[in-house]
Amino acid sequence: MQKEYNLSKNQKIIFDLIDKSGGPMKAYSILFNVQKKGIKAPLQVYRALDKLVEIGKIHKIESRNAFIACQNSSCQISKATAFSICENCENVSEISNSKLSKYLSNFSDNSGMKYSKYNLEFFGLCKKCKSK
Amino acid sequence: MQKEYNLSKNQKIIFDLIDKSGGPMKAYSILFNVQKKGIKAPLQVYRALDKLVEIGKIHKIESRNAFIACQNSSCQISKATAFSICENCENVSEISNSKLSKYLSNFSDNSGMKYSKYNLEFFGLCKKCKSK
DNA sequence: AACGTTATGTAATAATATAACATTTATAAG
DNA sequence: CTTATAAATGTTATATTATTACATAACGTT
Repeated sequence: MQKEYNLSKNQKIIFDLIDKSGGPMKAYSILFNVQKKGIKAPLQVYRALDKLVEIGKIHKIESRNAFIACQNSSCQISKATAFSICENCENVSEISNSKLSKYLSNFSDNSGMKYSKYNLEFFGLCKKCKSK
Repeated sequence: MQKEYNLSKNQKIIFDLIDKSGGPMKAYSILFNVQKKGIKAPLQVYRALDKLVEIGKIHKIESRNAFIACQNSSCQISKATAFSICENCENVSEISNSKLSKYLSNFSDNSGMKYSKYNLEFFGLCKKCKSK
């Protein structure tokens, strides 16, 4: 289980918002939504986001500049992330596939580089959008 | 083989710059470098970049907001990209590994989604940076 | 040459993210 | 419990990345 209780005030406000939204959220949309809670400046949002990413509570969807709550209850894989992204409705979900993560975590090529982290983003049309 | 001859003027200027640089370049750094060639505005750069990405001559490194020339001579894989990124020196290289690309191109999970595209970014320390 | 498509030029502005500095709160060590 | 240190906050300004809107020009086809 994750420890949520040691998030700071701003971190908790922002995590809860993202988590409840159920999807990816952008920084300035987050800012707008937490202004009533006293978080007024972009930097306050970005600092919380940085920390939440660092501890694996959320992930950044790089191709969308958006942040999504980690959907793996055990959340040990913040350094090994994979997402599926619908190019039509922009729905995003985290892929949790042990074969895939094992394959990628063990991947090495002839560059002499040892990879400590990866991020994979798949694109396509989700079920709903495909059937339209 | 790629057809280079049908790039437009701006596209060619910008592709040549990125290609010769040998690494990833950021949009405004590109802009600065092509101002002497008459490209004055961000939009001119972004339009050329968009087109070059679309036709697979360059790829965007999403985690870095940077663009790199495609390093696969046959360049049929602009919809299936993988990069290795050194977190210390920011060196980026395109991974061209047929097993990996086959594995990912054929990947499917139980979401009912058919993936038409992916982007994978590996992070770590390159040989040089590791030995410091 | 007329048409549609692609590319260009230009100005303004939107969206995303960080720097710099002052202060406060939490955590841990003595 | 108090001092030291690290982590978090608050605030202003600014840097960086990217797009909208509109006008014009060049290219490719028939």
